[in-house]
Amino acid sequence: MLQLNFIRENKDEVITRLAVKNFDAKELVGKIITIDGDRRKIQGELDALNSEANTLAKQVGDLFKSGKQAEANELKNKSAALKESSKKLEATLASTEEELNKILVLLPNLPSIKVPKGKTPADNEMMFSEGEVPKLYAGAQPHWELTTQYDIIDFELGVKLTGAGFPVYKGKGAKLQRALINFFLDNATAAGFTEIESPILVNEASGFGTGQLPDKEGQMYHVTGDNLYLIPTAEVPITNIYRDTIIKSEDLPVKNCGYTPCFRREAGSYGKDVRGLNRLHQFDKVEIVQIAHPDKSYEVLEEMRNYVAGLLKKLELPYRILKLCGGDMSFASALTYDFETYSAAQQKWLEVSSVSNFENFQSNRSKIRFREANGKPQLAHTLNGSALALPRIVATLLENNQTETGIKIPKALVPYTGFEMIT
RNA sequence: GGAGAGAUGGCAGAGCGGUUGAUUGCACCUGUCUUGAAAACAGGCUUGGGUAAAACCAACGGGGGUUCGAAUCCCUCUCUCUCCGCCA
Repeated sequence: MLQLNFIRENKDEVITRLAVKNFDAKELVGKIITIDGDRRKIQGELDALNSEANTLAKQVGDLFKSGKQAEANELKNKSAALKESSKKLEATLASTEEELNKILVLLPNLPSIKVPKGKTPADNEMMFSEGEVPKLYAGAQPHWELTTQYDIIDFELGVKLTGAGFPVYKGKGAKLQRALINFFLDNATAAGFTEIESPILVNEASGFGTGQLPDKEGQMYHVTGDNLYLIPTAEVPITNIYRDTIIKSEDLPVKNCGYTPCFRREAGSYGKDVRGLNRLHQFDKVEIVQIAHPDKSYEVLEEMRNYVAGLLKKLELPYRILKLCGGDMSFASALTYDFETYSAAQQKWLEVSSVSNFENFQSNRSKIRFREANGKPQLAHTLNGSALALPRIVATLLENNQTETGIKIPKALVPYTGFEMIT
């Protein structure tokens, strides 16, 4: 959520910058400014009225104390009249504020000035790429064949237990999952992130805080009996830890990480993109989250970007980094880097991580603030990134490392798997 | 699932209808003292709206009500804790 003051004072900038996200904000911004003007006018009137009523009430009290009943009663009537009009104003104010908030949450975050214009993923800016695309032998197969061949992931069994998109990992497949999770967590904690194990069900306030609710309600699994949501990413609980808190400035940046399963309904997905591990309803992910001083958040973003790149390098996977264009960015993000690894058998790039700076868009919703020495509280910047999401890493790992005699495990992972080959 | 208790500032904890946005303690900040620190003393220290700055307004878990006046009384919702039951 953008800050009201900022919109009021930078109306044209808001409109121009949102145009980079292909969002036409002209009408909404105009409405916001009009309604906000109304709101402030009403608030002013109400304040004046309340002030008068407060004075009156005090006088009545004093009169009663000094035994002047008659005069007190007279003032009482006056006060009752005031009350009626203040009640009306209060109701108007409440509906005005509601209307304002409804529109305010419709505005996406401003893209950073570094964000390239563009409409589709084709317009994303290639930043960096590293690693060789492997040459596979003649009989090489996509991962959904390999998983069956080596009996390490059973998609059919998942359908039996739950439904499509809930695979069952078996044997070395299950061990590989556990190895990757531990590998990612160990790396993150070595890089200074504090490991968090959080709930994977969250309440409505948390969903709102990070921006999943109200607009993306349909993407989360909703437990209606208790009105809780299964998290689509650990970003939700780990960021919401700081909802409604004022952090001491010396505690910034806050660096947390966590492994959780993630749940996504992926309504509307279909076709070959969802084949195998490419798109699941439940998957494992290690997430890194930072809460940073506004002046430092872009340095922090670069730090996180380098960190994720380091992981892919250790796993010996060919990858590239894209700076997302305005049209491909998420609603809440100000700047996003996507990491993609090359899946040799599918012959395409798969997104395995997304690292974003949300500036104060999330913190304004969730009131995550910090205070500098003797200063007023101000909004902090929030950032997060996948480090990493498992399924597509597993997919490229299996495909790229397949040989005629089995699948090779990258060196860095062997201490975690305990085996060098899947055979 | 049953019974009871409670929700107040960073924390602890008063307050039970009238200058209480809130006593006090701890923590924290500033000053005096000290070579420095500690101690002691003095002062400061919730958040939001509003303003050039003030004034002013709002908020004592959320919502509603009673009253001239509510943190204080009533209703309702949510959450937490204790005991019992069940149980990884």
